Amino acid sequence: MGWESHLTAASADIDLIDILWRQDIDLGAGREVFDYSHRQKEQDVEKELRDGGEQDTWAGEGAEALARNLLVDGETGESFPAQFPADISSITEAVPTESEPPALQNNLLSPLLTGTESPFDLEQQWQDLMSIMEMQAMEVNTSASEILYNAPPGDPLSTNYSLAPNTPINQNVSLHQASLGGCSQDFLLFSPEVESLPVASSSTLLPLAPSNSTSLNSTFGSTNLTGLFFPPQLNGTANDTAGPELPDPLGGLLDEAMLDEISLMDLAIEEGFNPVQASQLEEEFDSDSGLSLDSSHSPSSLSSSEGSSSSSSSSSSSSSSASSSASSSFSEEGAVGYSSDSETLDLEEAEGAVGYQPEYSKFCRMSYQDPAQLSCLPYLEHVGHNHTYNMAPSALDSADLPPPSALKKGSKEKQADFLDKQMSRDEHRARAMKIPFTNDKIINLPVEEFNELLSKYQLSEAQLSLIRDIRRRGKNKMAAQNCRKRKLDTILNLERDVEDLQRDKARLLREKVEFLRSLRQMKQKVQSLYQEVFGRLRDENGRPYSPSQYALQYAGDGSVLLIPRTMADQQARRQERKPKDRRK
DNA sequence: TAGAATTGTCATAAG
DNA sequence: GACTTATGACAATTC
Repeated sequence: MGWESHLTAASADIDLIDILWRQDIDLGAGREVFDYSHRQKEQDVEKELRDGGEQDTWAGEGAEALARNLLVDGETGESFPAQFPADISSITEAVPTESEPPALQNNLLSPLLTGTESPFDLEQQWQDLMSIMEMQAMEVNTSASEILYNAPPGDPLSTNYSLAPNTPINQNVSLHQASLGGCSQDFLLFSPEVESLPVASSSTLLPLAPSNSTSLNSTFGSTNLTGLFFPPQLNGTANDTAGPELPDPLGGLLDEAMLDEISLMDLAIEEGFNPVQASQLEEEFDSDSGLSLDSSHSPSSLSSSEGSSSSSSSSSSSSSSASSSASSSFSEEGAVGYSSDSETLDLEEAEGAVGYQPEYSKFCRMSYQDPAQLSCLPYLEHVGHNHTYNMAPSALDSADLPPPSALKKGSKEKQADFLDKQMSRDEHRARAMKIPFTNDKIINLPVEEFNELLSKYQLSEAQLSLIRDIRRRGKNKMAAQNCRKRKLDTILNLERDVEDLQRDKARLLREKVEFLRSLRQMKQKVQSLYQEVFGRLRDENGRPYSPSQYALQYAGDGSVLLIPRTMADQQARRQERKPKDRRK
C-alpha cells in the first residue's frame, strides 16, 4: 500500500498538518527542539489518528492533558595407574638381575665385538638411547615417570596405562617421591648379586668398538650412559625411602594437573565420551571461564557458518544494497536494508541486516519475531516477545494480530487495519505529516537520490525534519540490529573457538600419552641392550665386570667404552652441568 | 512484581 | 563538513 494513496486523505488531516506546521513555526521549532516538541505533536497526531473525533479538542484543554499523557515517547583412551609402586625401573623390568642365560654367560664376546649382530641394529639402539637422552633436556618433572614406571613388572607395556580397579590411589605420596622410587629400581641392575661377581682388575678402558667404526654416528657426541643407569648415589642426592634421585627423562611431562586431566580424559573415554565430551566433562571440573559451552543450548550447535568473517562486509555494502531497492529493503538475512515496521508481512523474505548474514540470523530474528517461527528452534522457544511498543498507540489498542488465514479471508478493511497496526511510530508520523514517499525510500535511498527525491516535492520544514529523523532513526535501527547480531556472532565464534581449542587440547594430550608410551618402550629396549652388552663383557679371566665398578660409555667418535665407574660419574656430572650452564 | 529479553533510540566516535 | 556506520547506554515493553 503506497503512501501516495494517503495524499487524498480527508481534509481534516490537512488541517491538522497545517496546525502542526504553524505550531512548529510559532514555537521556533528548529532541529534542536524538534525531538521533543515534534514528538509531542507526533503523539498528538497518532492520538488523533487513533481516536479520530478527538481532534476537535486537540487544540483545547485536551491538548495539554494529551501532551502529558503521551510525553512518554520517548579428550584420551589411556588409563593411568594411580599409584606408583616403588618399582619402576624399566631397567629392572627389562633386565632381570639374576639371570643371564647360560648361553649368554658362556658367550664371552659381546655382539659388538663379535660382530654377530648387525651394526645397524646396534646403531639404532644407540640412537634410541640418544633420543632418550635428548628427552632429558626437556623440562620434565618427575611425576610423569610415575605413570610410565608404574606398570607391573609382568606386563610393563600393556598395563601401565590402565588403572587397576583395585589399585588405591595414595594421595599422600608425592608424585615426586614416587618417581624417585622408580629410579631406585634402576639399581637393581647393580644388585649385590652382580656386584659380588669377580671384578676385573683392569682399570683400563676397554674399547668395545673399533675407533674407526662408522656404524655409530659421531654426531651423537659423548654420552655417558651412567647418567641413565647408574645409582643415584653417584649422581648426587639420594633418598633413603624413595630411592636414589636420578634425573628422570620423563619426569615433568606430566604434572599433577596433567595427571588429573588425563585421568579425567580416561574416565570420560571409558564412559564412552568422545574427546569433546571429555573436554566438556573436564571443564565441569575446572571451569572458570564463565563461558557456557553447552552446545545443546547454544546457537552455535545449530550453526555452521564462519561468523565474524561475514561481519566485515556488513557496513560497506549495506547502504548500496539496501538503497538499490527501497521497496524490498530486507535482504535474505540480516537487518540490513531497513524495512519499516509495517513490513512484518514481508518477513518470509526479509530477515535482517544489510550485508551481515551470520548463521544465527536464520533462526534468530532480531525483531518482529513471530513466535510461530521460533517453534522450530527449541532453545528459542522461550523467546516470543511481542514488542509492539514500537507501534503507534493506536495499533496497540486492538487485540492480537489476526492469523494469516484471517488476512486472506478478511476484507480490505481488515488488511488495511492490520497494516496500520504494523506501522511503526515513524510511519505513523510520516503518515500524519503527509510525507509523500515511503519510509523505505527515506531510509534506504542513497544520499543523492534521497536529496533528489526531496527536491521533487514541496516539503515543509517540519516534514523535512521528520524525514531526516526517520532516515536517521531508520539507519540507526538497522545499525543497532547489525551491531547486536555481530556481537552475538562474535560470542558464538568465541564459543566455537573454545570448543576447538578443547578438542586440540584433548588431541595433544592423547599424542603426549602415546609419546610417553613409546618413550617408555624405547627406554626399556635401551636398558635391555645395556644389560645385554654389559653382561656379555668379560675380563681377561673370563669373568664379568661388576656394574658397580664399571660402566659403559658412548664416546663421541662412535665407540663404546668400558670405563671405571668413577670416571663415568665425573663425566656424568659434567654432562649435567652443561645444560644448566646453558640456561644461565 | 522482579528480572530477563528484545528492540528502538540517542549520543558519540570513527571512517 | 556532511553522511554513514558502529557501539555503549538507556528506556520501553513484553513475558
